[in-house]
Amino acid sequence: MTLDLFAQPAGKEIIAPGACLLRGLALARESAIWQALQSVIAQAPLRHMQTPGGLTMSVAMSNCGPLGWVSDRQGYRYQALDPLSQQPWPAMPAEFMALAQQAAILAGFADFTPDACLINQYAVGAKLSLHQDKDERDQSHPIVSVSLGLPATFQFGGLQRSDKLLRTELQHGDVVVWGGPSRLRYHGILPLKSGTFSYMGTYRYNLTFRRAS
DNA sequence: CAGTGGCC
DNA sequence: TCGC
Repeated sequence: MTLDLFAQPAGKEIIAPGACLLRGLALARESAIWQALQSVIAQAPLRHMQTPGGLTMSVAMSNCGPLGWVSDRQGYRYQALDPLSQQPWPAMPAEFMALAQQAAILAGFADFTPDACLINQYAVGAKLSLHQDKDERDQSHPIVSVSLGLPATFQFGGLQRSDKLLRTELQHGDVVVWGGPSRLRYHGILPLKSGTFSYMGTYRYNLTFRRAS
């Protein structure tokens, strides 16, 4: 037993150097975040993107902010226009920005101003295989990941795909932040389990904030 | 069944 | 090759 555990603010779990889990941080802004999310996906519908290999991702995705992450047969990239509409992605809601910046500060990353928010919708069975977030120009900025709706098992590994994985259940309102020496850690989400419900419906939503450019 | 390697 |  160590005193370090008690040196952290309540609800903050250090999971690796530069990485932490802020349990329930989004709950205080739940209503505003949920409303803003509905508005964004009404303007830029969730869609199943293709991988460069031509397969369809099980997670439905959209974006808000100046840049959006897209995948198709040409590869992964950030772009200013929604390929479905050829219009800019919806603006980043102020409530999204405030939550992302609060989480980054609590995690020890000052001056985080995301220019991209990837929205992932997981139905039962949807998953995201182990991967690294490495499409961003400047990897000195952290990743801020907000969980809403149904719970899911998060895998958090090392800098090599074969490294041992931490597995933890992410609940509605939890926020994970990773940056610095953990910025390129592999991570993923196991297939969403059935049998659970929330007032947000039978989905898990994930908001992933990045500084892409 | 979780983890690993390899796919072209 | 963020899937199988």
